[in-house]
Amino acid sequence: MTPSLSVPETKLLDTLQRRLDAQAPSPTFEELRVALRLTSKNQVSQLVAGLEQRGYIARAAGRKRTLTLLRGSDGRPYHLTRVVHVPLLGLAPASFGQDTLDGFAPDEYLALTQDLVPDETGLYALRVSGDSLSDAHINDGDLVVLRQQQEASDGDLVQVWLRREDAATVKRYFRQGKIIWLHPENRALKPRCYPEEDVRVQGKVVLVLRSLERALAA
Amino acid sequence: MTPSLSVPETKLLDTLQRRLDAQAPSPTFEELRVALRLTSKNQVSQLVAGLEQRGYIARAAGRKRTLTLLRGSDGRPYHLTRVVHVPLLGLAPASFGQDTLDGFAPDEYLALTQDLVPDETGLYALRVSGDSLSDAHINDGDLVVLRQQQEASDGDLVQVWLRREDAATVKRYFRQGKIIWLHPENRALKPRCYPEEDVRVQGKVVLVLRSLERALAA
DNA sequence: GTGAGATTAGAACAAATGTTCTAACACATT
DNA sequence: AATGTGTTAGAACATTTGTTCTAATCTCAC
Repeated sequence: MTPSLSVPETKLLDTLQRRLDAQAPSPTFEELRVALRLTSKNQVSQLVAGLEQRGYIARAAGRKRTLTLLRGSDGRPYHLTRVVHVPLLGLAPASFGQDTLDGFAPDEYLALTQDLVPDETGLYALRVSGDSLSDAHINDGDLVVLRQQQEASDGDLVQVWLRREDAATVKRYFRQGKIIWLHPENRALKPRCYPEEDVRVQGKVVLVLRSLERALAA
Repeated sequence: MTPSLSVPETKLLDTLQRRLDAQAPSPTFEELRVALRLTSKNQVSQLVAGLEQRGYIARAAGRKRTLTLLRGSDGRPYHLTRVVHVPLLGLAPASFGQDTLDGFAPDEYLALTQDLVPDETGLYALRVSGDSLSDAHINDGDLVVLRQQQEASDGDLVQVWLRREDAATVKRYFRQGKIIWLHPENRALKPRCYPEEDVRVQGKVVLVLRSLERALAA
């Protein structure tokens, strides 16, 4: 709380932030009146006008229930973000045995934000099982978020569909002419090569998430 | 798109989801009418009623502009999340040279979600610099999110304030009686021990984030 | 072709919600 | 004590927003 904010102002800003953080409707003046335990909407109106004038909040003119936060009660800018729902499709590196990602209907989504994945197109998540990615510093239990794509560059960590094995896997990708080398990220396992027509790139790892408190999306 | 949804229904649901994901005000019927290129709010009203009846959307009775999404146009449940703003306080393991986290005013926040950090109390983030945590599979450039706390258990990865060195650091914590052992997570570096009164636990690592696409919160 | 039901359209209406107005009260200054 | 300013309170008012009503048009089955 900065010294220039009164208690009701602080409470108003906190109430608004809670609503916004919760993806809930912006409060009306009446709802704020109740939350701040005031006895007249007029006081809310005045608080709102003052805070708007000082750049803490904004509203869309001529539109009801559109209060938004510009600056929190601590005085710091509040930046709106975009929530990104990423489908959790299964396990990596293996066990996710689909040859195509289209039309797959996951039951589970992981809510991320634009800060983590600025580009939200074509994302999906896999839970890492085992230690085959440990040399990439990706652990058992981690979540990896991938972007669907069909091309890869050398050194990219990708999910590929292996046609002959009828299986998908996650490995580091290297191309030598018409040969694709797939390196497991574990020294104990061997790189293997495949003719390019036997390897279909499905997605590229773009984000790694590890909780040390509890399983993510469990 | 599921086969039981009409084109206007799909567009309505998508419009609503975009608003919710963006932490923007729920649309009015008139705004939906414009977005769906209809000529009468009555059609919106009917779409809304139908979708509400089928469990795709909900609204707060007797409250304007409160449409919310229960199920997306793909038919999958849409779960609201909570956005969690985590202050980015500096670098880890070292360089963040404060003996206390209170009153620190960061310029930068990272927006996460409740899915990643179910408990949002006392969180802050540090950017990892260097390879001193590499044995913990935490890389240079990763972000670590910590929870402020003053106690730690053996094996916890914690930020501590070292009184004699007038410095903070992030290491793995082990206690032997009145001696605290702090293990860097890099085989090349040595564990060091400190009398307990010289070590103040400031926070514990709860989440590790690594983007392979671009720097997070840059 | 005819009739019934659904869809579309727009106006009228009702209710939610923000704004303005009036008045009382509290506090500081002269 | 009187005056001026700010705060509080609630009613009246204005505007936004959802609901209902009416009518025309379209679609489909018989």
